[in-house]
Amino acid sequence: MFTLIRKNIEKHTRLSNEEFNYFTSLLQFKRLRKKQFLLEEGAICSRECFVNSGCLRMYRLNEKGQEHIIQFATADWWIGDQYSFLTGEPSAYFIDALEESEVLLIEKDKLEQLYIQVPKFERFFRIAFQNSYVALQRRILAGLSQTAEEKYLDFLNRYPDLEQKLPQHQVASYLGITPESLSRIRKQLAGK
Amino acid sequence: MFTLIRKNIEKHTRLSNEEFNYFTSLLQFKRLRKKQFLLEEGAICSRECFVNSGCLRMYRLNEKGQEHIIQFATADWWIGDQYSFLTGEPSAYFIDALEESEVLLIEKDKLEQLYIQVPKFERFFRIAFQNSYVALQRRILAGLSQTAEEKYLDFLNRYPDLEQKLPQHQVASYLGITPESLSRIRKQLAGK
DNA sequence: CGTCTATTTGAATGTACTCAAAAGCGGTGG
DNA sequence: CCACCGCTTTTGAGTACATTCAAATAGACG
Repeated sequence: MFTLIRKNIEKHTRLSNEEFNYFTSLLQFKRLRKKQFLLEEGAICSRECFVNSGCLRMYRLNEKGQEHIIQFATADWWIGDQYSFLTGEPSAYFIDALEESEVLLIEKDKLEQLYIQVPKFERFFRIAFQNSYVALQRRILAGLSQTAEEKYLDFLNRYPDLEQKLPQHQVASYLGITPESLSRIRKQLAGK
Repeated sequence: MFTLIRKNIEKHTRLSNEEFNYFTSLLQFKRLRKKQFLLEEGAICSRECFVNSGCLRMYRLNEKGQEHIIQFATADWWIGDQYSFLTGEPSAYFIDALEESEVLLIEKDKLEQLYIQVPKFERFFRIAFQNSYVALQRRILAGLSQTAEEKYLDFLNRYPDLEQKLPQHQVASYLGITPESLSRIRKQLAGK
C-alpha cells in the first residue's frame, strides 16, 4: 500500500525506515468510486493527495458552465489545489475520480508537523514543486506557440497511457479545444 | 543592497541576522545593461537570480525564429530556467535585461550548501515554488478559457506597472498573440 | 431494448493570423 | 537643430484555423 509512495519520495530524497514509518502514520487511505469528489468548488483544500491507483482530474467551471481541466493525475502523481491549500481560501476547483481510485492523503497540519520533524520532506516537496513548475512552463509554451494538432500530438507523446483511459472530450478540455475540433483533428491524423 | 531580498525571503520565513549574513555572503551582485544576457540558449543555468531593480525577461525562440516570452521579472522577483538548473541540461531559453538592471545571483552549489546549513531556505524555496506553481496554473487556465482581449485585460490588472515599461510587442509575445492583434485590441478598447 | 452520453459530420461564423504597407517614434550624426 | 534611419505600432485585405450550432450516428449502461 505504501510501496509506490515510498518510491515516489525516494526519487528526490532517501528515507530511513523510521522516517518513512513516521510519515505513513500521518497518511490517510481513501478509496474513491468513479465520479466521487475529493474536492468541490467553495471548499477549502486542506490536504495533499497522492494517487496510488486509478485516475483523478482537477477542473474548473466557468460562468457558462464549461469545464476546463487543469490537471490529470494517475498512479504515482500528486494532486491538490495549492492556492487554496496555501492561503486557506475556498477553492475554485473540483477534483474527482475518473475511475475507481485509491489515494493517500495528508492533512495540512500533519504535513507542517512533518516538515519540522523530518526536514527531508521539505526538501522533497521543494524539488517536486520545482519540477511541476517546469512542467507547467512547458505547457504554457505549448499554448503560446502550438496549433491544436501539435498540442494533441504532444499530449499523445507525453501521456500515451492517459489517451487510453480518457474519454476524448476530456482530452479536448485539457488541451483547450472543443470536442468537435479534436474529433476532426483525429480524423485528419488517421488519414496520414 | 540586500534590503529587498531580505524582505522577499521574510515573506515566508523569518531569519536571524546571522543566517541572513551567511546567505548574503553566498550571493553575487551583478549589474546588467539593457539587452545584456544573463542566460543564453545552449548554456547551463547554474544559478538562481533575484531582481533588485530593473526588468528581465525569459524567452524562447522557435524554429521560425519567433520569440515567445515565458516570464518577465521586475524588482522583487526571482527568475531562472529551473529545468536546466535541476537537470544540468543545456537551456532552451534566453534571459536578458529589458533595461539597466541589478540582480543578485546564487550558484547552485552554494544554494545546496545553504539548504544544508540553514534549512529555512529549503522551506522558503518550497513555498516560493508552490506559489509560482499556482501562478502558472492560473495562466494556463487563462490560455484555456479566455479570448485575447480578456487575457490582455487580465494582464493589465495583474501587472499594471509592467504595461508601462514594456514595448507592446513584448506584451503580445507574453500573451501568445501577434503584435498586430494586440494593436487592434487596444484600439477597440480605447473606443469604450 | 431503450436511454443517455459521447463522437462524428456538416455548414456557417468568427477570431486571430499572415502579409504588406504606411505612419509614428526615438535616437544618432551631420 | 534637423534629417535620416531603424524599429515599433497601426491599418488594410485576404485567409486559416477553430468555434458554434445543429443533427446524425455510435457506444455504454442499466
